[in-house]
Amino acid sequence: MPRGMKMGPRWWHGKLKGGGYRLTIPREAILNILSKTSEHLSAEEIYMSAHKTYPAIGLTTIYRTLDLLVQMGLIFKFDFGDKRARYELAEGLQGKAHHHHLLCTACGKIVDYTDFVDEEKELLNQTEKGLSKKYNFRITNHLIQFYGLCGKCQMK
Amino acid sequence: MPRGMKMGPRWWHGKLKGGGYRLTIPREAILNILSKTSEHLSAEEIYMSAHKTYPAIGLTTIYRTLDLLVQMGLIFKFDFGDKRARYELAEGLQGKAHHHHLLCTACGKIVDYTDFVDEEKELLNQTEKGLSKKYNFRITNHLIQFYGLCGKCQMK
DNA sequence: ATATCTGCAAAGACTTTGCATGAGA
DNA sequence: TCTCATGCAAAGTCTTTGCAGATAT
Repeated sequence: MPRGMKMGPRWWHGKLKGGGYRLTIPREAILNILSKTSEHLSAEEIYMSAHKTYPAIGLTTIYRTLDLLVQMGLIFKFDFGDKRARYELAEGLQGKAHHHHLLCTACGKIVDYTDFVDEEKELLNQTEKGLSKKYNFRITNHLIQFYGLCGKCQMK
Repeated sequence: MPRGMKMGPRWWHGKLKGGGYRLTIPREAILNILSKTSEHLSAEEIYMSAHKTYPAIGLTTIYRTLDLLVQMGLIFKFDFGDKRARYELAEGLQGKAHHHHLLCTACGKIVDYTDFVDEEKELLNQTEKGLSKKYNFRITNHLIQFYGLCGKCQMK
C-alpha cells in the first residue's frame, strides 16, 4: 500500500483543528482530492472533482478553502502560465518528495522531477545565505522552473 | 553616459523591421519606456507612462505590443504573484545583465540580483542537460525566484 | 495603395466579495 | 447555542477580441 493511503483519521484533522478551523465536508473533499492525485489541479478541476461526491459544493468554497490551505502551508499554489492557479500538496506531506517543474511551452505538459534536486538544494542554500545577508531578506521559499519543448512537441 | 542611453537610431529598429513589423509610435513609446526603467512595469503602468507623451494610445495596443515583443524575445514577461503580468527588457539588451528576482511576500518589493548567478548558471547547465536527456525535453528557458521578507517587513 | 496597426467598446476568464442561510463543536 | 463556514449571485480585475478607421512603407 502506497504511503499516505492508509485510512483512519486523516493526517490533516489535527492541522485544521490546531489552527482553530472546523472540519467540514468541503474541506475534507478538497484535501482528499489533492491527496490522491499527482496532477496540478486548478480550482475549476478541483470543483468538478469534488462535485461528484458532494454536488452541493460551490466554486466559491473551493477558492476560499484553497486560500486557507495555502496560508496554512498545507498546499502550494503555482502559476504555470496558463492563466489559472494550480495547486498541489506541500512537500513533506503524504510522502511527497521535494520537486521542481519542467514545463512544455507548446502543450502545457508538466513534469515533476526530483532528480538533481540535491545538487540544487546545496546551491540554493548557499545562494539563500548570500542573498539574505546582502539584501537583508529572510528567505522562506524559492521557485525553480524549466521551460522547453517536450518530445512530442519537438517533432511538430 | 550610461550604456544604452545614446541617441540615434534605436537598436530595436532593425529588430522590428527584420521581423516584418512596422515602426509605429506606440511601439517606439513602449520600447522607450522599457529601455529607460529598471522597474518591472505592468501593462497598466506602461500605459500610464506612454499616455503622457502620446495621449492617443490605447491599453489594447499596450497588450498587443507587449505580446509581440515577448514573442520576438525583446522583452520578458513575469508573474510575481500580484495578479498582473510584469515586463522587462530581455537580458543582453541595453547592457542588461542576466539576473534573477528576490521578492518580498509582504510588500511586493522586487530585488534584481546578479550575484551568485554564475554559480547558478553552472548548476543550471548541468541540470538542463540531465533533464533534457531523461525527459526528452529541449529546454529553452528557466525561472528562478526567491521569496521572503524584506528588512522593513521583518520588523512589522 | 494596401496590408498592417490602432483605438474603442464589448466580451471573456478567473477570482473575490456581500449577504443570508446552514452547520460544526 | 453561537460562531464559523457555505452557496449563490453579483461585482471586480486583468486581458482578449471584433471591427471600422488610421497609418507606415
